[in-house]
Amino acid sequence: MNLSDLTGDELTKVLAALSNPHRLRVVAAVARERNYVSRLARELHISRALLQVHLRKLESAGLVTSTLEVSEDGKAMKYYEVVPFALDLTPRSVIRLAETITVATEEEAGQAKGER
Amino acid sequence: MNLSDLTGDELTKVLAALSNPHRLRVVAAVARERNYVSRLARELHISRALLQVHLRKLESAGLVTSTLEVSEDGKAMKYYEVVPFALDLTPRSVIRLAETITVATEEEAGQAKGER
DNA sequence: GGCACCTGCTAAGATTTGTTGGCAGGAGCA
DNA sequence: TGCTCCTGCCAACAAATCTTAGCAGGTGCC
Repeated sequence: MNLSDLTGDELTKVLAALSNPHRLRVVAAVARERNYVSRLARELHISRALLQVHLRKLESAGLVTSTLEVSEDGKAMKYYEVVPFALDLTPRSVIRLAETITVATEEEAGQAKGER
Repeated sequence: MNLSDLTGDELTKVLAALSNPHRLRVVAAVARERNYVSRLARELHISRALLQVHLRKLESAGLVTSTLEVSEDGKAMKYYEVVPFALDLTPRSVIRLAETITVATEEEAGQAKGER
């Protein structure tokens, strides 16, 4: 995942996903090694319910992916792994991305700065 | 401002500051040219009160700086400009930064999983 | 004085996020 | 059957964020 693949809206989503201590640690943990929910929760010392919420947010931002697998002993395990990403944030890239923000920006797109 | 200058806690603050459409546009606008509050609010079509809140957040995250200046005609103007930053976010850098997160992490550093 | 700029503040409401606890289902194993 | 492990979901509360409206102050100019 690269900055040039993203729209401004997607970027805010990705940044929001990363702007939380828990989620940052989750990404780090999953980046070290793929892991399943219950074990990850144990290693990070947080509740499973909480972890799932954070994982869902990370996944919907596209930072991690999940695979439901069945272990040898028949247990269902949901494995998460990190999506390789390289986000190079600079004033320059922000300028470019800000142009693609659609939230509450449509009006001024129509006028650009002309009338008023 | 560089990733290697930041702790994990500071990073979450910076990312939180950037993970908002308004603030992303503010950073972009200020990166194009330094500007003062009222004019910036007009150009972005948002209220001054709202803009000030966002600017304060960006400044406390270290992404912009402000200077109170007095124009030729004696008006006080608060100019904002962007702080050059280069944040290269990758799974690798996240792993490193996650280790420096202190929020609600002290306990487990002390116990690791022992008592409680 | 009245108007047009500039700045700052705060209170209050609406909305979103974070977190917990509980309940459900399924599989294997003694 | 009972215990342990895995998964998922939902209700509900607490806490943080976002946004607006309104107040205050200052300057210069007609």
